[in-house]
Amino acid sequence: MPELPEVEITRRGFADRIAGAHIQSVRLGQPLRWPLGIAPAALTGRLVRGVRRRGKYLLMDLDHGVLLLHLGMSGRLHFWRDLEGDVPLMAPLPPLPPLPPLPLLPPLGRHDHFELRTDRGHLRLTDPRRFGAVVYAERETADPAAKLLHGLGMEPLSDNFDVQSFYAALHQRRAPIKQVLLTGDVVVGAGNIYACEALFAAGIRPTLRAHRISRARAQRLHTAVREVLARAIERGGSSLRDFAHVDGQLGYFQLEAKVYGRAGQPCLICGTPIRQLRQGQRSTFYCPQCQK
DNA sequence: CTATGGACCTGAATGC
DNA sequence: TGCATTCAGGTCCATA
Repeated sequence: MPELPEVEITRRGFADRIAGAHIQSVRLGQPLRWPLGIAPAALTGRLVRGVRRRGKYLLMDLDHGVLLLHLGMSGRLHFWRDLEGDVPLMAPLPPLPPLPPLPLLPPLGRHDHFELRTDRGHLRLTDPRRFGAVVYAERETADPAAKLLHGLGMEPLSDNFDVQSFYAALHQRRAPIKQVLLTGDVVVGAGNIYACEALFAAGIRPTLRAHRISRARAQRLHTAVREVLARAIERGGSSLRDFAHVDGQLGYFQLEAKVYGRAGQPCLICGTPIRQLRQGQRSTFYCPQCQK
């Protein structure tokens, strides 16, 4: 589930709440994709300064060191606000809703693989498939972290994502544009869904080789990537508002995909049936009429 | 260096 | 109903 918008929404849901917290203990479930890289007990007493995002990684800055979190395919984070329990809060910031009665913090479940207990609440990673990861590094430029972060492309919503360098980078790649977007070494953040959606918005065929894309169409794609991701964040933010007092386990925002998952259904623009194909083991959806 | 395919896991949906 | 197969929002790594 987590592409850039979901990761960013997750970050916003707990970053301000956990900032300033002191780690009391760490509990682990089954192994995630990589080992933590530090003895869990060695984290106790450290201060959480804040939480940033880079691509689909969350970077939790500590007073000493940094924790990288990745949600993989099926990961989710929940933040349990009170020491003894309470509903998980993933809603955007204050004002806090009135406190319901306090149930006990539930024990780690079958799919809970990481828990950070702090004096400001408890952060839990639930990840059935365990493609996610939590990795400690002394600094983000030092090894376990640097290795994971160094190849990442531009941040789509930052100013350094400019059309010029985007076009220049695409011009170097012969792979199909969809794959180039997915790889994330040019621009990060668009996963399988948003890559399809952005290409639809830009009117570009996913199979088109990246280096054949003209400057003008690169411009359109640049805009499309930004808009698709930014809109998803906005929408997620608004639907997560009631997410907190419903239930932390319940769905993300409902996605308004124009092509993803719509094989055989009419294109919302021209009515032509949406097609599905396979690119590098992933499903791609596109409109053969609107995307050339 | 780029491009491709396999690997890692579990659970839900589909097919016979 | 039961069991096998396919698919799922990611990305690292080995191989050409």
